[in-house]
Amino acid sequence: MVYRPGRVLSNRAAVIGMNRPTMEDVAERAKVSRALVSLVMNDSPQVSDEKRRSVLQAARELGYRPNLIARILAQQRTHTIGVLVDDLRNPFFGEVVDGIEAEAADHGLRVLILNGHRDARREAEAVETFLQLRVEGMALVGARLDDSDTARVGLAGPCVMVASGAVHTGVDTVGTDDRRGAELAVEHLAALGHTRIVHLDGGTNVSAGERRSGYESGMRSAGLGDLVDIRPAGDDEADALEVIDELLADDDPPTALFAFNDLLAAGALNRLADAGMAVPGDVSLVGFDNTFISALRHLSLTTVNQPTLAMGRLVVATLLQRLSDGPSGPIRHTLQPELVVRSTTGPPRGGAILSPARPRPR
Amino acid sequence: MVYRPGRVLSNRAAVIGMNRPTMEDVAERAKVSRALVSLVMNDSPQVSDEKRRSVLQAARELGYRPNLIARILAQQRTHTIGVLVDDLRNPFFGEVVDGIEAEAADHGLRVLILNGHRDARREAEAVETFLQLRVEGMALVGARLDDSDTARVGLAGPCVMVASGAVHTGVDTVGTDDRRGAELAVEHLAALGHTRIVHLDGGTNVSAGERRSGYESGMRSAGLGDLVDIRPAGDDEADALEVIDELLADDDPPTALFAFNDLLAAGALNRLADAGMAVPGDVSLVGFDNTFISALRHLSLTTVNQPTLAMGRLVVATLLQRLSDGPSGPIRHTLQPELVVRSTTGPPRGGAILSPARPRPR
DNA sequence: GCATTGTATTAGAGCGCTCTAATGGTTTAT
DNA sequence: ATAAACCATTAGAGCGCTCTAATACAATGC
Repeated sequence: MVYRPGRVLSNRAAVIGMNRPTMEDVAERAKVSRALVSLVMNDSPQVSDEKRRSVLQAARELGYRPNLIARILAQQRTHTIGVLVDDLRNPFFGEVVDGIEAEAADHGLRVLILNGHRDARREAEAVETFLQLRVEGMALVGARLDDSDTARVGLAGPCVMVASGAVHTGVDTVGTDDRRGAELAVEHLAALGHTRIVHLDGGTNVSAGERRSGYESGMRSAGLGDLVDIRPAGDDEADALEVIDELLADDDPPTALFAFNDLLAAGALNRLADAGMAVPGDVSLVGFDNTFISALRHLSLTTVNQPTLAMGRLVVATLLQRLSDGPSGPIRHTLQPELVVRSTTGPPRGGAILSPARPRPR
Repeated sequence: MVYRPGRVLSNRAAVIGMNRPTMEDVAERAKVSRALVSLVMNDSPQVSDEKRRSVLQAARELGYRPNLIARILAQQRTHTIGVLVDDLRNPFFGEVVDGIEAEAADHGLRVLILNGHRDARREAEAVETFLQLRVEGMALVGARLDDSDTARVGLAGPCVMVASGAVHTGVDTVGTDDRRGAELAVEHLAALGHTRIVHLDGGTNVSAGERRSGYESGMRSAGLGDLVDIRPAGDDEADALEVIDELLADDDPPTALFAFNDLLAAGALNRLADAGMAVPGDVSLVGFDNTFISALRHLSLTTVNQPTLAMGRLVVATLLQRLSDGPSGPIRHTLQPELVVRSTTGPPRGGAILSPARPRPR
């Protein structure tokens, strides 16, 4: 039960947990074989009550704790899936992970989480760690791997990526229809009468491409194709600062902003407030993800909802399907987004809801 | 490189990564011994360039990837610390974990994260998993374990808890002085002239006790001991709803609230807004943690800052110290909190800053 | 009585790696 | 020339567990 002072820091077999009583020790104390101890530890029904009791007692007395590492090596199964999270500070990812863990628990799978820190290199390392740990499947939640890394992962084993649209064929995907979500946002703004709608682009984030092209197609459908205006921003609050400043300095500043995600939108809201701009009076703003942040009354951000919990569960379901079906064409699950209209969107100054202005060529 | 269709789902040796080329395979192909391959994989300097090259090539050709599980079992070292996070959706924890990972990386340690889901039972399970995985140390970030679980963990090996104040002597702690933080909040409100200051209590959260007693001592120091009023709430946004309703229905509603954390404060802000209460006009509000949420201009929540990054790094440093020193008296690191005054606090209606009202006995 | 079935237990190989000690080969010192 | 020292390489035990096949023993059938 207690870790042993003297041995700490000895070169080998030093640290916590290693160098503890083993099955052998328990077997010896209970005067049975190691195999029997193993059976007891695995709740085998074919053990007599008497032996079971004495084994359990011996285990308790010694403070025995099974060594998962040894067990995994012996049974060649980890019963574990690895979840790579792009950014632990973005609540959106936390919600997806909640879904993943719920479904994993239902199937007796352990979930190990590694943090990607919004950095492609570190994410590639994390993936490598999962692979070396022999997880049975991997979920990439928001990972921004480049194509070659993605390909490597896909080849290495079951891997589900949270993403939508065109992704490397080697990995399965579960995602919200980002393109459609972006279209919903633009349609909403266009219907309110906005024409000068700028997209704050998500940069290297996996979902950035789809949302960008959804924005573009939304603009075109609204007859605003000539006004497409995409500004590189990012996916974090801090990433909004520069772009907003730049936009406000514009000769013809936008009347509406469609931000890559809620965090970026929140950052934009901050900066707009600093600049004394009224939202939605002077400028309307739409986010993406419908995190709890957007629901805060004082932000009350219009945003696009993603069914995070369902996505998380579906990720694991997909992983399991892949595990049982073996390699084949990529599986693609696309869930539907929903526009959540709150208080950061309204008609443009002077614009009317019922008579949307015709696109002014710049 | 590719996982093998035929074997997937076979009972044994089935899944991703297991059943892959081993060191033996590489050795055979490179026509050297397994031991030599091991040396190459570990960058040993005592390998001739020629052999090294041929081993690396063989490994590449086979798509060899070292099996971390086997390696760990053999060297009896995991080089891994386990981090138990109470709630992945609370950005505060994400920030602490960032600090932990930064320091861990500096010392060549892997960080494995498990999610506690704000549930004592699940957290105890997670701890057990870490122990069975033989992590070299554990960091409990916000874990709400009961005393007996905490004791078990402490006995099992190096364990640092993010917490302050009286904690089981078996575990080391790193934390912000929660009590002092709470006092700062109360002092600030009292100085503004508030007397009817209610504390929204954090429930089972580890830090709840200290913040509660800090509130109490703060009230007493301000001569407001008779007005101490603690309401059970929680640590999540949603936990604020009921309490706020209850408080607003009070004959003598408070003019100031000190919430357990920012999330709870944000929830309170929501509910107050719903009820048409002005903040800080009708009621002042202070949070805790200084998460990025509190900094959003539209909330602009007065709160108590915790040096999250420093805490995270210190957690790992403490773990390493414990690892090298062996068991001894508990290590306690307490960092200083700071009050961050923003826009949710102001003088009470009719109250003056310069002449704080005398405490009215209820 | 002995073969048969069934149940509880155990021996022992094996999982993929690391690490110590031994080996063989070359160079240097004497 | 022989011993000593050094270097690259390898044999083989061991990490703590699981799992198959073998074994012991009791109960059953004829």
